[in-house]
Amino acid sequence: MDPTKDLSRRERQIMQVIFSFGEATAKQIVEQLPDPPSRTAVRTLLTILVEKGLLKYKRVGREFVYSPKGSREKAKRGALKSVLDTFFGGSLEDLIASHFADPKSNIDDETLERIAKMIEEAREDDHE
Amino acid sequence: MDPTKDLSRRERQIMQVIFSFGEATAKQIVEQLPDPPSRTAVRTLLTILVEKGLLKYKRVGREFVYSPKGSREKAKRGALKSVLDTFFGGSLEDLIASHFADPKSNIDDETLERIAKMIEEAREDDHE
DNA sequence: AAATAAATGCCAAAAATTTAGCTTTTTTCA
DNA sequence: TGAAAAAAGCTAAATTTTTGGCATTTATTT
Repeated sequence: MDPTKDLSRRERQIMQVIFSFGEATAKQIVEQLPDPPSRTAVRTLLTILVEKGLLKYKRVGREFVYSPKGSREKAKRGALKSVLDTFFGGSLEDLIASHFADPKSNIDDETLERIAKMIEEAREDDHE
Repeated sequence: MDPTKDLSRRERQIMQVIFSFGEATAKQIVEQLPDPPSRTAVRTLLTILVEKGLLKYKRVGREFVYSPKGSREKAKRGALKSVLDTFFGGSLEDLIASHFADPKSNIDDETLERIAKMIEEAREDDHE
């Protein structure tokens, strides 16, 4: 199941917070949500997301700490693919171009160099 | 307002179809939606999205053709930023790495070359 | 030009989501 | 160790979302 598809608004918002934080408590999530509802309300959603198999939790002290259940890599790829398909016709090239065209992007030189190196390696792999 | 945030599930699904198609009629959207509801149901959502200022429409023959209201560039950047922030800590480098690591990615050599060229140009710009 | 087909407009019911109150349990600390 | 604090468990109500029916309008076709 695609973790970002088919979720309700609040479910999605909560998943985003948890993906972004790696893990989070109900309290932390309340602090991050727009138009924050009560902690109890968030807890209900968290329970639902656990039932749906998207989150797991561990008890730490007296509270529950929630984290994504599936592999992080898989989640990342899924999210990336979704944006690629919806907004960039599946083209990574277009995506990168869009990012460079953004005046707010401002990538430093070392990063550009490392990206260049990655691409060089990908090209070499391709030649095998 | 972020066009993908704060939308209900169906609203989001519809926006995705329209972003992906560029423009679409109610009928086309019904065909693309998972668990497709009636055309009338979709039309209600389309009207809501127009009221919210996210879509515009033009009449073509006897039907309405809907398209995103804001600039496409802006929408693309917004969507990209959101994925970058949520899943890649804001790092384009990580995003690209994730894509290359995906066995299903399979980018052809010409594309890699064009991407390499883009990066080269970005680096030159950076040196000014 | 009339009949037919296919779209929209309006609206209210059904379903899902979202919310929080109250009780119980667990931890803290005086 | 017992009172206070803070979390979870349970449940029901409020709100939002989603749905489609029926009437109306617009286009097509014969």
